[in-house]
Amino acid sequence: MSLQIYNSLTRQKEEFIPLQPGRVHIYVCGPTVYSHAHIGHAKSYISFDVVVRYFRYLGYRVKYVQNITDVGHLLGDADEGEDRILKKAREEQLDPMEVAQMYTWSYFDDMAALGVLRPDISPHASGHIIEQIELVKILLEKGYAYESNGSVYFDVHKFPEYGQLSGRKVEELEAGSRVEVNPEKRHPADFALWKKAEPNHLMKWPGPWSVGYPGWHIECSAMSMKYLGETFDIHGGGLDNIFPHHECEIAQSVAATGKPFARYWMHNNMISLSGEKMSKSLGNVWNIKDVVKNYSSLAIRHFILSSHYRSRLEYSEEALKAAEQGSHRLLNAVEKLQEALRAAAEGEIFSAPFSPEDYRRRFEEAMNDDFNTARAMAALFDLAKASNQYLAETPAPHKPFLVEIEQLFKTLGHEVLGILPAEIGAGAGAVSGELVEKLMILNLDVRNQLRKQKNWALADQIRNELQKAGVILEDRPDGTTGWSREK
RNA sequence: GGCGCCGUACCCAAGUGGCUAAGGGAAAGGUCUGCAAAACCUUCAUUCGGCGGUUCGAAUCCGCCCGGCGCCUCCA
Repeated sequence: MSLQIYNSLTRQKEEFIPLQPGRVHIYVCGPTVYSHAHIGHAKSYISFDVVVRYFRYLGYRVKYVQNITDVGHLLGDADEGEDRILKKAREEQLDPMEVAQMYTWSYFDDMAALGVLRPDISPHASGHIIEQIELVKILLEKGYAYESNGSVYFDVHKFPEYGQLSGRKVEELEAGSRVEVNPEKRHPADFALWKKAEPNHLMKWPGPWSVGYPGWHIECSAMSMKYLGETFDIHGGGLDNIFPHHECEIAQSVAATGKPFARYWMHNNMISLSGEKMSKSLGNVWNIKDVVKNYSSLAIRHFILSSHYRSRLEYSEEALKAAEQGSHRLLNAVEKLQEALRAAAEGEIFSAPFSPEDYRRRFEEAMNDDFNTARAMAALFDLAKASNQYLAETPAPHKPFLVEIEQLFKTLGHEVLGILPAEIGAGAGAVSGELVEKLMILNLDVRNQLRKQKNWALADQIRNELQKAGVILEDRPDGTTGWSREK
């Protein structure tokens, strides 16, 4: 089956056909850098991280752009001219750019800690003021926008398709009581492309209409088209950005170029806490920096990928713990595999008890179905079980067979999902160092002599002390002892 | 008020017309074992919020009801 993607624009799954054969151009809305990223951001960016990884696995050459919003969004269309970064700057007595920069680094750190691969381009809104102004100029020239008292607004009535993505009608929006009346606008649903700065506004740039700053939506149009072309393959982001952000992006971009904008729109669902959306305004937020203190990055990815990206995911300590345990199960399976591999022989006569390729097929089928990572992971767990079973009942396992399985874990588990580390098997010399390896052999040798003398007290003391140092011992039925580092 | 989503075992979570309702965690019993850990085996939803309907057949489609949530303002 070919890759199917649920397109928010058409509200159905569609076969993915790239604009240019073999290439994928993808843009994902990045964070507004005014505070630390939370676990909800992790869901979004890990989801798209896996989307990009899977495209690469399929052999596509991917160009992945994710913006950094460091200009700040308006608090409201008819607000006092204070954006969220500026607000934070006031609160923390910092230059607005210091705030943005500080949280940009923080965001990059958090993503690295979660094993999220870097986008190919991370453009800053503040570094693309010129491009944004140029885009506004075009919209004015084409008659889609109008200037009013130094600000520029997009006229939604000039763009009949407005509302297509979010399923909204302009009349309904205008009838809605939540749209504040702004005397500068012709219609309540019009949105700002350029805002004239109030005297107390610190983040501002000289523009053709006033000293001001760009509207919220224009940056994504300007930067995505600059780096990916006027029409590109995929635009992603959180469900909560469909309206107004993505709706406005489409309007601006299509109006300016006369061409289709993004061809597939992908939206990830939210993380909830006690049934409610996790968001800063509700104050029910778990920062990534705090979650990482208690759970491994593999477990966090495991937790997030165990549900579909378009499903809402309920955050709880219990769920994170379950993910941590599940993560250990996979790691243990691969460790056992690698240990067996070191002792395995090539062998000549061999009939495979199962076909590893079957599991790859299942994995791909799941991923091809709109990136169903939950089902893909089930295939990996089943592979782990099959592998464990084989090793448990086979005294002299067949080396090429084990290599094949190991390769599968590495490709699917590590490279695509990122739920297994690059180097598995902490007990292996590669990770621990030659000296440690030798000391452990000595240690276990002494302990096994104690065990033969039935000196359980001393043998257990060694095991306990090693555990305190983060080394787990495992006495096998055959009398040998294995060891690994605590996960 | 408008648009939309969800309700699957003790917990998390796949599945959206038809073989035995994935997978993980927890729990119970067993094998192994000096003990521990890991692994393996077994058990764990005749049932998918409720009630009707369509169909040879529905967790999956339709209707109503109950419960929860998202967007409509910044939000991943």
